[in-house]
Amino acid sequence: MSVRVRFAPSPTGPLHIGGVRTALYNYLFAKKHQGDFILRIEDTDQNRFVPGAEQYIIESLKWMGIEPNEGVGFGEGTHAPYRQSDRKGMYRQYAEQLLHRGLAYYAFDTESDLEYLKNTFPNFKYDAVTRMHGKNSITLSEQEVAQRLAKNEPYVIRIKIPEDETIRFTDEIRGNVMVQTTQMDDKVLLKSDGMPTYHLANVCDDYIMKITHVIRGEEWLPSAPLHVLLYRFLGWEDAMPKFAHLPLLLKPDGNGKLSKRDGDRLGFPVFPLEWKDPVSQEISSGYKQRGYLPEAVLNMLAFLGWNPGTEQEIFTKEELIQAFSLDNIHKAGAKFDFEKAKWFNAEYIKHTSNERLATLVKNIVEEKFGVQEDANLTQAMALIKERMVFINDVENFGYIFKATEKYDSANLEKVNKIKDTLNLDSLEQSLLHAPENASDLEAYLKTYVTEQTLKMGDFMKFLRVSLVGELSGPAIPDLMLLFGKTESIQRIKNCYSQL
RNA sequence: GGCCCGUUCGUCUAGGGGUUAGGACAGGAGAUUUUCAUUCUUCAAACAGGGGUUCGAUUCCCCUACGGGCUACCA
Repeated sequence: MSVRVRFAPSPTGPLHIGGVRTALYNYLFAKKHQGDFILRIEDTDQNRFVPGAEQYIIESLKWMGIEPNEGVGFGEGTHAPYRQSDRKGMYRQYAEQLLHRGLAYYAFDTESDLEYLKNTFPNFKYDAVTRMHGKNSITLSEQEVAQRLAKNEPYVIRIKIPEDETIRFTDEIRGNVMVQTTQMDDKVLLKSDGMPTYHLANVCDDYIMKITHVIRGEEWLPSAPLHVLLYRFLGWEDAMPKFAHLPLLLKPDGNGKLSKRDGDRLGFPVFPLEWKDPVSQEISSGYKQRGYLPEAVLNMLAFLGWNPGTEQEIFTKEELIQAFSLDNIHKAGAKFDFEKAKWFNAEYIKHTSNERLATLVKNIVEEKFGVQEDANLTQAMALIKERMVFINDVENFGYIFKATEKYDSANLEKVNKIKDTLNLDSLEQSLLHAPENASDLEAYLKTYVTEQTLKMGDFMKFLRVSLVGELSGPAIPDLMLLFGKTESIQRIKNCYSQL
């Protein structure tokens, strides 16, 4: 049987990196086994619907390069529709099936009824004991139930949890898990608005869509026994998918699961793309806009909770697919580490071709420093990419794209000494005949220093300040070759004139 | 509170009955680089605690502590 997995977010806001990692693991697992990866949108709660969230999820997956081959936004496959609100009609029959077989029941309890029960029973949960105190089709006469139904009284359908059984299942990451049904409660399956709850919809859809492995966050572990029971009640036990509950992504500081708030509080993005809240208009930063490379984020995320068991850390997506296995997923939650994320990005930038970097950087550079020639931009990348952590760091190298006009006086002071010994005309003549490759040019400059009996340190510092306006930066010969002779000489003259 | 899951350097982790407990990030020191960055070398840094089982436990079992999750007509 071929592997089919799904990523099933609800469109209640932007997808955060915890969700992205869940999607990634599903993707890697599917690709590893030549299976299908499905995107299903779980929008059964209309109250929490956020406009734009679904589109955001789709775009984020695209940017990350973890594209589903079936599902909302990715070409509907054989099991369309993939949005639960569009599947609303099909859930009721399953709830009713359970109803007829005595495995579920109608409950008419109002909000205040429930409130009363909560106050009456300590640690209240709707279960074998307390349901006898509720207004439901177990306590009410058949006639009354029929009447209430006829009057269109609001009701929910609840699962009838067996009184005292042990539910066991095997989690692919945690091993055997068992829970007593006495600890479970009669969860609502179908809400009074006719929508299924997560539990019902999820189980039905996974079954119908022939999902073989449910790979999801650990927050679902407590309700997994309910899902197991649902498969059994629905008669689908043989087709029940395997479960793998992933460790959570935790806040970098303190405790708790990583939340949408943490990013802005701690100064790192928790979202793949920038998100503007449609109500508050509040903007949350995204990895893309902050200058991350998607493959770096992918690599970084893959290692939060999983490890190949070797010492290799930089993995292409293909390598990740080859190496990925549920067996190597850690059980404990992982604190998100911003420093490591930066390191991954810097590594990826260093190993990205100058051509590609140039295209990524082009808009930023041109917006800030004016139009650039592509060839020039590409060449510039070679000089600065090992000094960049983020794509946006290109902003720090404005001197490459635009000559300094007014030099910083403090820096000028540090190279002032050259004024007495340097012959500007001879330097210009010499540079006009300089060789066109870095190592020859370097030797050429050294020879010039010797011939002119200049001090190497003073001369080099002066050249550096002339070229970039600062005392640190890329190698001088590289800069001169990048700028070309005319531009280099012009910068030197300009600087000299301000000494 | 109840239930479930977890616990190896500060962080991400490897390992697994007998190891100098390995790697990476971050941190320290040094080398290279005319500078900065890169790169390289190097240092420091961990098996939560207590009981068992065992010739031997960081590894297996139990308890405690701590952390996390769930406990909605939210997912």
